[in-house]
Amino acid sequence: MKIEKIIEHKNIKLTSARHELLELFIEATKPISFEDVKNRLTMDKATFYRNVSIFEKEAIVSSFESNDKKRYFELYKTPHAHFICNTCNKIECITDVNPIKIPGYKIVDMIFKGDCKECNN
Amino acid sequence: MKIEKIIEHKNIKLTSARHELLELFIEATKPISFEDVKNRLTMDKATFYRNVSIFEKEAIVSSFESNDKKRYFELYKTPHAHFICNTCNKIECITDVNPIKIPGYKIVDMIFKGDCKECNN
DNA sequence: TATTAATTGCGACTTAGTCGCATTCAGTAA
DNA sequence: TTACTGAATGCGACTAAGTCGCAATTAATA
Repeated sequence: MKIEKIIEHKNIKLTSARHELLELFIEATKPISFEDVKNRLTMDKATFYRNVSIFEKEAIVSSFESNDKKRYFELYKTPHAHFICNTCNKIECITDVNPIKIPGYKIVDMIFKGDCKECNN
Repeated sequence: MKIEKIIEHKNIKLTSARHELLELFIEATKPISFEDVKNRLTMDKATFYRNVSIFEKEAIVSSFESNDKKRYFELYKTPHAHFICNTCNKIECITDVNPIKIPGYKIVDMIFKGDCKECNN
């Protein structure tokens, strides 16, 4: 996936901070938090949060809150669910679940919580 | 629902703080956060969090994290799902949805996010 | 290359939640 | 009813995620 392609037609500058961030998001196989980012990049907290907030407004990333009081971000792809393990806090993307429908409501995200394969013993 | 009944056989003292808390939980029709509690009771933050943590360990309450970075607690009843509105942050209990099954995983909670009836326009 | 609005990094701040400690209290036993 | 004791409370200090204002820097355009 090309970074220039992602930014294209979105009304934002491609700064080096954004480039680094998008690289990370593209490589990532799971949603990532600021903690994950700061372990791999030198980037100010405020810069991270301002950018992911802009990315979210531009529908480049989506986010959700996990068990650990942290916000997790990932590239906005086709809608899919997430599983969060109550024991080890691991997050997994779940793609093979049918979307739930509730009349009158618009559901855009589903989060399942419980115990993952490893912790379910 | 009797408070004494809830505490029965659980290895905890029935203090006045716990009594007040349980009254609130019994009356509540939705999950509540510490902010809700402190608007109605005079109770120290630490006391609240320590008690709900114990309640959770004793399977008296269950909890989840919402969009607003706050933890919400409710009496542990039969498992049910929650809907969180991305626009107005309202939380609703959803009881009429079939539990999702994923092989190998034990799912104990489901959270749906999106727009509620009022905000879905 | 010069210009300028947008972006960055920094520090100060806010707020949810945790922890240690001295005081108080619920439950038991006399 | 009272005395005892381990558990619970309230307080203050702390941690960590996330926000905000501001001065310095930088990407994109002309």
